[in-house]
Amino acid sequence: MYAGRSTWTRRIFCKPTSDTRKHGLCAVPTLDFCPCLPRDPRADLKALVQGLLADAAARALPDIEIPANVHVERTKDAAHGDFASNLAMQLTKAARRNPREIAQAIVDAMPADDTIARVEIAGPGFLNFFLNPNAFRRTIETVLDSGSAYGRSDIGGGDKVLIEFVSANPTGPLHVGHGRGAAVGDVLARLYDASGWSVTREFYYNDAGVQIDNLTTSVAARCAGLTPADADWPEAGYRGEYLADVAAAYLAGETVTADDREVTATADATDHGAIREFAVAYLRREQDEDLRAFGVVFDNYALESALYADGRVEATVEALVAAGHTYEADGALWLKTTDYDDDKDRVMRKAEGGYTYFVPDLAYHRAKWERGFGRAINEQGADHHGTIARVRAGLQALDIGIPAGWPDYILHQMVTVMRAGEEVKLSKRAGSYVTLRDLIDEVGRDATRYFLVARKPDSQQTFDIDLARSQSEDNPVYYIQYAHARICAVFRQADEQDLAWQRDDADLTQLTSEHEQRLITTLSRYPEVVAAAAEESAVQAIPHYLRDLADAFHSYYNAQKFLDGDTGLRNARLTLVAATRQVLANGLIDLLGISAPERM
RNA sequence: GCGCCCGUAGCUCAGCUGGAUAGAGCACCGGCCUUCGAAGCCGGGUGUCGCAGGUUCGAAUCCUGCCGGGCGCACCA
Repeated sequence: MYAGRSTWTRRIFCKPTSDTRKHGLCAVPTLDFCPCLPRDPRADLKALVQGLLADAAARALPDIEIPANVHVERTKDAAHGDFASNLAMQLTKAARRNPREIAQAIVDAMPADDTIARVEIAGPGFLNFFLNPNAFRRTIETVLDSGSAYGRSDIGGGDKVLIEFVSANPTGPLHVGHGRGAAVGDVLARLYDASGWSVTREFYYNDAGVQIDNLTTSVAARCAGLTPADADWPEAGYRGEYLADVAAAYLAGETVTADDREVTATADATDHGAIREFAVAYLRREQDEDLRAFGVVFDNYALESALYADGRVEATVEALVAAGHTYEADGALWLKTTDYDDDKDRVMRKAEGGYTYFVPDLAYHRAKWERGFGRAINEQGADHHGTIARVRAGLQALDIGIPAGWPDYILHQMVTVMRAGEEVKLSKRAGSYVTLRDLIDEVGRDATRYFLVARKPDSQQTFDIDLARSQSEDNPVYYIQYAHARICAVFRQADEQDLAWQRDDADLTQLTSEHEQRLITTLSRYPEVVAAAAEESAVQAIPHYLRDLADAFHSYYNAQKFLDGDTGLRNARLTLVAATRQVLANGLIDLLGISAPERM
C-alpha cells in the first residue's frame, strides 16, 4: 500500500568538480551512467540530451568554446521531435560557418546512445531530437524506483545557502504580506533543498528599537486601562486590539514560550522593562503559532539586540572607519555608499549618538558572510527595496571580499485582500488588517499556500478570500489534490476487485495511447521543472506544473479504464498512475508544503 | 523629479533567460454519470503581447524613449 511520506530515500551523487560544473558533463565518454553529473541523466532526459549534445559539439568543433549550459528545450510540435536545440545557430559567429553545416557536423559527432532514435536538422539550423519510446517508459520506472527522490538533484553540490524570510518585527500578528513572504521563502527553501543545497532558514527581527519602544508604551497604556480612544493614549502607539490581550496576560502573570524565548510576566504595570520583555515574547509566540499553522519552520532566529550585545555593531563601524570609507559631517558619522553605486551617502551614527537601523543590518549581513554562506537570499517585501543598494554598498566598503551582488534579493509585491467585493485595508497601526491567521482559518492552509506562491512574486496580487475559500472548481488546489485522491481511489478499487497492482506484471510497451504518452512526457519534465524553478527562484513554476500534470491525468482517467482485464495492460496502467501519484505527492508535499490527501 | 517592479484573451495569470503557428484557468454556450470518485471529462473563440523606434537570420522576451498602474526616495524601521 502507498505509504505517503514515511521514508526519505535520497540518491547520492558525488560532488561535481569545478570541471564538471563548467561543462555540464564529465570526461566519461558514455554519459548514461556517469556518477559525477549533478543531474541524473537517467531521471532527467533534458540533462541527458544536453550532455550528449555538448559532447558532440565539443568533438565536432574542437577549436570552439561550447557554452557551459547548452540550450535545449522541449518542443511544442511533435513534428520537431521531443527536444530541440539552437546550438548550431548560436555557434555560427564563432565557427564562421553556416548553421546547417555546423548542425550536420554535430549530428555526425553524436555518440551512440540508445535513448535517442534520431536527430534531424530543421529550418535555419535547429537540431531536433527524437527519443526512443523506451526512454520515456524508463521514466516511469525511475519515478517509482526513486520515490520521493525523483526530481531531486545535486546541482547545489551541498553548498550552503541562507534564506532569510518573514523577518517581521514582534509588534503584532503577521499579516497577509508576511504570509506571502512566508510561502515564497519556504517554497524557495524547499526548492533549494531539492536541488542539493544545504539550506538554513532564518528569521531576523528587531527586538530593541523604536518600534519596540512604541510597543512597550502601548502595552503599558493598556495595562493602565487606556484604549486608543482616550486622550492620553500614546501618540505613536499601536492601536490594535490584540494589545489588550497582551496586557491582560501580563497582568495575569502568565508565562509565554515562543520558539526562541520564554518569559514570565511580573504583572507590575509600571515596569516598562518587564512589559517589553513580555510583550515581545508574547507576540513572538503568536507569530510562531501562525507560522506553525502555515507549515513554516525556521532553523534560526537572529536578533538585532544580539548584534549589539556581542559587539558586532561596534566592530562593523570600526571596520568601516578603518577602511577609510566614512566621514563626519553635521555632527553625524556618514558612510560613503555613493562610492559603491548608492544614490546618496548614509548616516551611520546620528548626531544624537545612536546608530541608524542600517548599521546593525550591515553587521548582520557581515555575520552571514562570515558564517560561510557564499549564497544568501533575502526574501522581503518590495516596499523595502530601497535598502538593497545601501546594504550591498556597505558590505563592499568593508573590503573583505564580498561580491558586489551579494546577497540576492527576492522581493514580493503587495497583496491586496478582497472580501465580498471590497478591498480590506492593511494597516498595522489601525489594527484592522487581515492577518495570516485569518486567511488560514478561513480558506485553509493548503489553499492559502497555493495561492500565495502561484503568482510570480514580482507581480502584485489580489487575494480574493471568497474565491480561495470556495470549494468549487474555481479552486486549482482542489483540482490537483483531487487527482491524487482519485489515484488512491483507483488502487483501493483494484484491491477490492482482487486486481491488486503487480508492478512486475506490467507491460509498459502497451502504453501507447495519446493520453498515456502525454502523461509520461509530463512526468519526465518534473526534474527539469524543479531544477529550473530553483535556478530562477521561480516558485510559481511548481503550481503551474502540477496543474498540467493533474490535467494530463484527469483527461487520461476519463478516456481509459485502468482496471482492464488484460493483466499486462492493467498493471502497466496502474504503474503509470502510481508514478503520477508519486510525482503529485513530491510536488505537493515536498515542494509546496501542501497535503496530498488519499481521500477528499 | 529620481530609482525599482508590473502592463499578454472580457477577467486572473503562464510563457522554459532570443526560436518554429503566443498558451492555461475562470466566465459564456452545448454535450458526457446502471461501468475505477462528475471536486471530473469532451467540444465551441478570442489577441495592434501598453505605444514607438532599435539590435539580428528571428523579439512578448534584449536596448532606448514615451504612456498607464504600484512601491520606494529620513540623522524611521
